[in-house]
Amino acid sequence: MKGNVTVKTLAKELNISIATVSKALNDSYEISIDTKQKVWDLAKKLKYERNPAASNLRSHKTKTIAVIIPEIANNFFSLAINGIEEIARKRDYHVLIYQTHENSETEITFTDSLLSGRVDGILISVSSNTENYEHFKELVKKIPVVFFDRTIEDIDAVKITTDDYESAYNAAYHLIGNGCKNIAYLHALDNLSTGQKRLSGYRDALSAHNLPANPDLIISYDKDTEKNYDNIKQLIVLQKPDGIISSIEEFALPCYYVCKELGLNIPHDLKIISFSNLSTAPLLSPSLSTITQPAFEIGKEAAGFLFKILDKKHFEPDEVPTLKSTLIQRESSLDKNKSPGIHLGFHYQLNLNV
Amino acid sequence: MKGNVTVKTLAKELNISIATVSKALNDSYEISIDTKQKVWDLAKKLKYERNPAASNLRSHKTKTIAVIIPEIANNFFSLAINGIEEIARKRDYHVLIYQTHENSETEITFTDSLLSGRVDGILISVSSNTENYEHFKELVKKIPVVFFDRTIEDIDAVKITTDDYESAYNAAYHLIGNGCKNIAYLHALDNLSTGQKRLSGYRDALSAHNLPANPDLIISYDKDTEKNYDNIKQLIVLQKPDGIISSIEEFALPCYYVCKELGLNIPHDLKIISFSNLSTAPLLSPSLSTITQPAFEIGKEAAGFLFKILDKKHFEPDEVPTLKSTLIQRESSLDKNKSPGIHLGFHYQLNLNV
DNA sequence: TTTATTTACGAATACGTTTAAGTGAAACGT
DNA sequence: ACGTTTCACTTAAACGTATTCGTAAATAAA
Repeated sequence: MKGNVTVKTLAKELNISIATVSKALNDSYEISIDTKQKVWDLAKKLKYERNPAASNLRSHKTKTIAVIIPEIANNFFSLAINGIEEIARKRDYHVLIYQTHENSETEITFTDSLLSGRVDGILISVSSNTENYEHFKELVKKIPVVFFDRTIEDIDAVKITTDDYESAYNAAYHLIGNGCKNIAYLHALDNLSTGQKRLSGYRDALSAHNLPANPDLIISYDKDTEKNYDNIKQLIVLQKPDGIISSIEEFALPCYYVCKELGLNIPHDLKIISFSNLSTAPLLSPSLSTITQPAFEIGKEAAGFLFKILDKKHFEPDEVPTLKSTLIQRESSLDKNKSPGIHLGFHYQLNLNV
Repeated sequence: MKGNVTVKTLAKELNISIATVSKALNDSYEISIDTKQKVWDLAKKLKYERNPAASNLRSHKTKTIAVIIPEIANNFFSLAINGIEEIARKRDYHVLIYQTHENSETEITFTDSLLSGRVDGILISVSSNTENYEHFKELVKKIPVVFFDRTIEDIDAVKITTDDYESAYNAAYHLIGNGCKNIAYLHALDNLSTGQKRLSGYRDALSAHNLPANPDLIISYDKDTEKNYDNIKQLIVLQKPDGIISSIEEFALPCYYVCKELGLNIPHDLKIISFSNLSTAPLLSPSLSTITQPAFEIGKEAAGFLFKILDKKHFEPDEVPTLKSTLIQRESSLDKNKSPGIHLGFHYQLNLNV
């Protein structure tokens, strides 16, 4: 980049001071409309682009936010980013992406490095392996942070979540209503309030319907895909559940494969419902009943509140919404005897999220 | 951020000049190992983080790259970003994400704004609506750019693509081998060499097997999801194809829905194969045959070459690879009479991409 | 020994922007 | 008439880092 056009160039060309140019570019009230117009015109003509580094150095505003997520190649998170990006775009903000791959140390590296003033604020969905929250506690003191979906209880920050407890409760209730009496639960996000609330919802639904709480019916997610598969197989073979609630999407597909291997028929032998944002859920064989989180809206809300904080707009804690997930009944969880021929959630879905 | 720790702080504490501190932090040969160690130790102790804005302003290095893609909520692109991010991480680079939503104007806004020196380099997958390439021509003159997957022919830059022509050819060949004689083609990315090559592959495969080239068998992708659906329905009803090649993933699922609506059986009445990175392809009903691009590797290669350029490492044009897609035969395209009971690509798939 | 070279550091400046403080002229109030 | 505001702009000083150019001392070469 040699001979770039800067405020200096504009100033010299127009025979005014660089201060005037700078203020004109920032639409300051101190500058007359005539001068502003001249500056704007010339800036456009010469394709002037403000140097972000210099601007940031001086003003401590980066026009950039960071998004820290476990995994981008995941429908939920990519939709959430989509929402975040939409809000950021409107404000001419730039979006940095960081993937933790569920690694707490990576997460700490990111949060530490973001203390350097590279961004104005941070949106974060916590890694499931995070057990120590000290880095977050430090972080929220020093920079605006909004948590979304995957949050931790004990921290003072805005958190955008969904009705995890209710959703899990409803899922269990749904299975019970479809005749299940021995419902397994595929547990994940153990350390996060997100995961804990879902588990509570499941448990409470069972006890509310006088079903025994069998701890063997609950297994926890393992990073190792193969182990996970084996665990599910074990669960199904040994406990013979007639229903499964999967608390994360990654747990659901292995169930399908296990059933295929064991020759079990979904939903006849085993009913399945899963937290999921899979766009192909209606096309699976059988179509998968889901609790679908409004991922796009979560992203939008989270970004929206981050900007509220950046704008120093005051808001009450109770203005922060808890978004509602949707339980979409499809074949995988429906008792064929009870509701024959019904094709819920089976119609051609418009691409609402894009 | 008041009272941040800067080089000044370190210098004062150690009674050396800020120049020495700066050089020590950059591991300069001018500084003795003793002094370096002292600086490093203190920096760690005080949690010094280099101010990126100041550093960038002075050195013109941002340690940031931009990724411009059409849509993040798409398996292919999110996997590609995954690959890009992996490479960037290793180099301690930051990744900015920009979605064009297939809008050429948005694309221009982004490329223009990235001329400000916000990033060291750009990875881009071109919007399908892009018809005028002037902004790219300007861009590649001023900043290192690598195109991936969706590229345009007439531009002097590194392009990481897959064997689009061969893949489409093979897809057609595959359908022909499974008895199709009237193969429709769902065309997309018209303006991009990516889309053009795929179309050529399809056409050449037909003519190589003495099948007539019926232009009515080719329809083009429409942004409007509903129109798209109608177009496919029209195509199927009027042309009665016995095979369909979908050149993009977004085209494939509507086909499934249309067949459902028309009561057509896949693959008996109509065989389908699609370019796709859907992780659930094996679980669809019927499982979807796909041409799957190595999205993750594409991202890695693209980022790798961008860094080669940034490092000013010389490489020959023929070192830039064309990656190979994989044709995965599944139920949707297989002639049941020909290969009964075969379940290709049907086994439990390990999550290779994560 | 003298001279040349290397080593290890410091002083000073520039990167391009924003902004507090200041200025001269015009407009206003009384 | 005089002081006071307001307007429109300028001056100058940051922001925190990287780097060029010195330079003094230590070391090597002569």
